[in-house]
Amino acid sequence: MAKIELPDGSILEAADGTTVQDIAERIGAGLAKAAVAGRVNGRLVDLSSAVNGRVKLSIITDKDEEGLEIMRHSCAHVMAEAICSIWPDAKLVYGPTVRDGFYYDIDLDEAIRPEDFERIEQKMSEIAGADKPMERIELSRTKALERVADDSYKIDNINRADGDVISFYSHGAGFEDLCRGPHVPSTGRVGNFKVMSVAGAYWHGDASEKMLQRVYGTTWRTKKELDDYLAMLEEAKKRDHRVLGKQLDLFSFHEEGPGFAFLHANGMIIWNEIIDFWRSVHEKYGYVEIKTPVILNEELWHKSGHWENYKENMYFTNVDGVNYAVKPMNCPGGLLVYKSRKHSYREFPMRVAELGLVHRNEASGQMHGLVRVRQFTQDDAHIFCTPKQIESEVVGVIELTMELYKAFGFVDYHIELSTKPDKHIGSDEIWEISTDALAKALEHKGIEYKINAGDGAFYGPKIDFHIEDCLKRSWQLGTIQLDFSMPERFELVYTDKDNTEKVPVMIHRAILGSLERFMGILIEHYGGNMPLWLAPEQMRVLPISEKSNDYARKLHGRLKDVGLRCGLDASDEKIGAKVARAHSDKAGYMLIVGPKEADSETVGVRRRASRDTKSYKIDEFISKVKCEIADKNVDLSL
RNA sequence: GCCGAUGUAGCUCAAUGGUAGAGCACAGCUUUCGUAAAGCUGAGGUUGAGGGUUCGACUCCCUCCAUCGGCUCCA
Repeated sequence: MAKIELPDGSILEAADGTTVQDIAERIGAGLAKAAVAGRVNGRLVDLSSAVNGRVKLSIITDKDEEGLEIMRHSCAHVMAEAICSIWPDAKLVYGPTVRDGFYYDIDLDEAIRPEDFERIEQKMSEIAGADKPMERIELSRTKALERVADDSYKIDNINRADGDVISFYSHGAGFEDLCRGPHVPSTGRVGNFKVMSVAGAYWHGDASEKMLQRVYGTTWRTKKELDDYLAMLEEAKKRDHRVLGKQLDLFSFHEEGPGFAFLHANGMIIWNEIIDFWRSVHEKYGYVEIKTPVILNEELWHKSGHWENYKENMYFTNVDGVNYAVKPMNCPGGLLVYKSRKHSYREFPMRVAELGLVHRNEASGQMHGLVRVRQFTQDDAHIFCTPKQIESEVVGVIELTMELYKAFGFVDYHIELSTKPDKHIGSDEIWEISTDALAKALEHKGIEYKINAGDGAFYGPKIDFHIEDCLKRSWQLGTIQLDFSMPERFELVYTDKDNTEKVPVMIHRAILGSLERFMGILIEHYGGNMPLWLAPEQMRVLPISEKSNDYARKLHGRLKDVGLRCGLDASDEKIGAKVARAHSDKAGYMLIVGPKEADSETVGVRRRASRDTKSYKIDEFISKVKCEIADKNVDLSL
């Protein structure tokens, strides 16, 4: 007799071998209908699986996160069957769920094209419509290997799987795939799906392996959820910084310099505001600022280890028979500055910042608007300190990072600790000490983080701050890297208390990371509606008609005189058109003036993204927006 | 770099082998208007570049460049 404990604590008795489906039916017909799988003692299982002995059981429905994921995984199988029925030569490799959907990696010589998606979807609808049972077959490892003997991908998957029992799932006759499961009970339960895209993907994510075709799909519980998801993607596209950069005249890219951003006048306003603020915060945190050359003798890069570890990403040039490299990082230059005179422990910690322009020759196909470019400005700094000061310095950088991010309105980010990569300099012992130091600093601040094994810089481990763009792609902004090797290579020293020369520890850090990337993410974060302190056009004066142009010019001049970024639309358009244009240009405030305002020395103020207008005395409005700018308010007030 | 797609006016997009077009933006004129786009006229193009097929190519083929979606790599 099975004793089944349900989530509410009640116990249900049933004969051993009763299926999860049977139990769901005993609990209620509605639940049984909604059920997609069960959780037995914490493990997800099919509805058809049997329950024995004393167990804890909960029924998973498609309303549960896990239920949705199971549905998506099953949908991947249905898509796989559809693809195999259209292209019998297709070999299935691996088909997991991802955020908002799933994909299936397929080995097939003929390219699957977007035009084929409809055909695939039709076939999927047929399979779903047939509502074929998805049945689990369990075999021993040996038997399983025999069953897939002519499929090298499946053999590989079995060899990578744990345990002695290998499972397959079939959809009625004609389709079977190696899979851990669980799955929905039948192909009719895979939701409202759509084939989204196809792209190449290396087998095992290894660039030296064969490139497979990865077909992406999505599926949702209801048609409405699918439509909402597709609408959300459309909305996200409007927030794309590449789209907004064009629309708001912030920056451009040109074939003459792929990966090199051209910042326009509007973009430069945002850029300069970011930097002004950045400088003020760094001053508060005890930093000084330097600037080092963009091109330096190639020898320097041999010494730093960049030649050996980073050459593929570097630009080189030759002047008068001398080889030079364009800097991909600022550290070697910073080290030369350090070496330009003697240093004492009394100076430590020395926090030396540099807004350094670096070039990295990224392979084509990796560029992405402002967030992945070949030339960018790092808000870099190198902190020289004693080993004892490491933890407090790292803590200080973390605090500085949080303060800066917060001012820009970023609260959603995640942190990773990256450890020793294959390509590296320095001994294992040094790597261990420095990795521990970073971990300790994070733990000291009570910060959650994820370990990113093998992803450190070649000279040391690092803490990275990551943030997502409008399409939920994650990008690294800030980084804190500990480095014991570079100071040694460059024979950096300081005179310690005991009058001996010692090698300092160096911390590389960037907070915004790349100013270009940061700006891109910032634009998307605000959908182009920048907070007033960053907005290229903080306000625009809109005269009702030409009759009010004089007053409008007077007001415009006054606002510019007090240092506000104010535009003027004295065009021949009607006021409605001027308002519409100001909205699409994302001016912060619209200042509407007609005869009424001219007579009373006032201004009708309308906030971006709002339909209300309020009347203000001019001075009153000025002091209000001045406060808003000084406070770096994220939302426009009124 | 790899797989696939795309490239037409400043921008967004039409034109399926037979004279390259629209909306917005731009210029001129009309209009002088009270809160999300007034009207007329005009200008604007070696259709990403180069080669090929053809009587004829935006359209078909090849090479290259750039961009987009992924993979790999990375701030």
